[in-house]
Amino acid sequence: MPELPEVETVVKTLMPKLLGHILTKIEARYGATVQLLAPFKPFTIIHILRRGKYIVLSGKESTVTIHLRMTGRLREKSPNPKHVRAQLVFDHLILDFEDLRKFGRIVYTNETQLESLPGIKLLGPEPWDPNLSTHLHQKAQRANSAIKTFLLNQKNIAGIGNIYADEICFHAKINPLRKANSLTQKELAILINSTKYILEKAITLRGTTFAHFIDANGKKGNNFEYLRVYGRKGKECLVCQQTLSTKKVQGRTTVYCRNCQK
DNA sequence: CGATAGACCTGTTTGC
DNA sequence: TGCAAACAGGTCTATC
Repeated sequence: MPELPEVETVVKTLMPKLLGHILTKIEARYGATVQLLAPFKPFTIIHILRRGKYIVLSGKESTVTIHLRMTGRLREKSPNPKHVRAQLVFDHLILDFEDLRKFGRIVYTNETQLESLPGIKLLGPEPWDPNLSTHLHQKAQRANSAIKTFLLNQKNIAGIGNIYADEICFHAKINPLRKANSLTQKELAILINSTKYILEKAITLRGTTFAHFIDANGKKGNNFEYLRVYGRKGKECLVCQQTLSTKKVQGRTTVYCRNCQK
């Protein structure tokens, strides 16, 4: 469910709920979901932010990092108690962490430096980082993998997942199966522009709900109807009417237009 | 170092 | 119809 725009939406809906409140306890219902890297101490939430696909709740001496992976959700009073893998107990409410597939993770540490948090330290730049194009240019030259794979690698750029990787390549008119090191400077610049455009639009529309995604208020995202390739395998290209092609890349279904994407 | 397959999970859809 | 395989928004890990 969650790529950058969805996580951004969750973070925005968490802010007014949680800022200034005390996280008193983390209740684990499924062992692997919660990891305490230090003895838990209650703390007041003073910052809430997104980094890549991670949600970061931090206090003066503690941080909770949450990754929703494929099916994670945060909401109050889940109507689906069966899939609640953990609960974040605050002084004024309880947030249920629902996660059908149990891939999601909640990590507590006594670190507060973003750069030292597990999972976050190896992330590449955010799509709006001023150093992004220099960084990606260096990385792309050495990458002998598909452009699709390159975009999904969080060390190259943080936040892109399977939906937006395909949408970005379609918007950029670039074939996702080409090798990343075949991109010209000009094409890379186009790819970066498309990345920002697609993600910004999805953020404005509060994310894409394909099957599971909801924000912290239980609301679905509105970007689904704007998807042009993801989930449209075998249908006609919305630009040239040719049937869209599909291919597995790194185990992920990739949909693209042979005619429009060179 | 970089690339790729498999593992981790459960529920739903597809295909024979 | 019925059952097994394939598939689903993501990352780790092991291995070459």
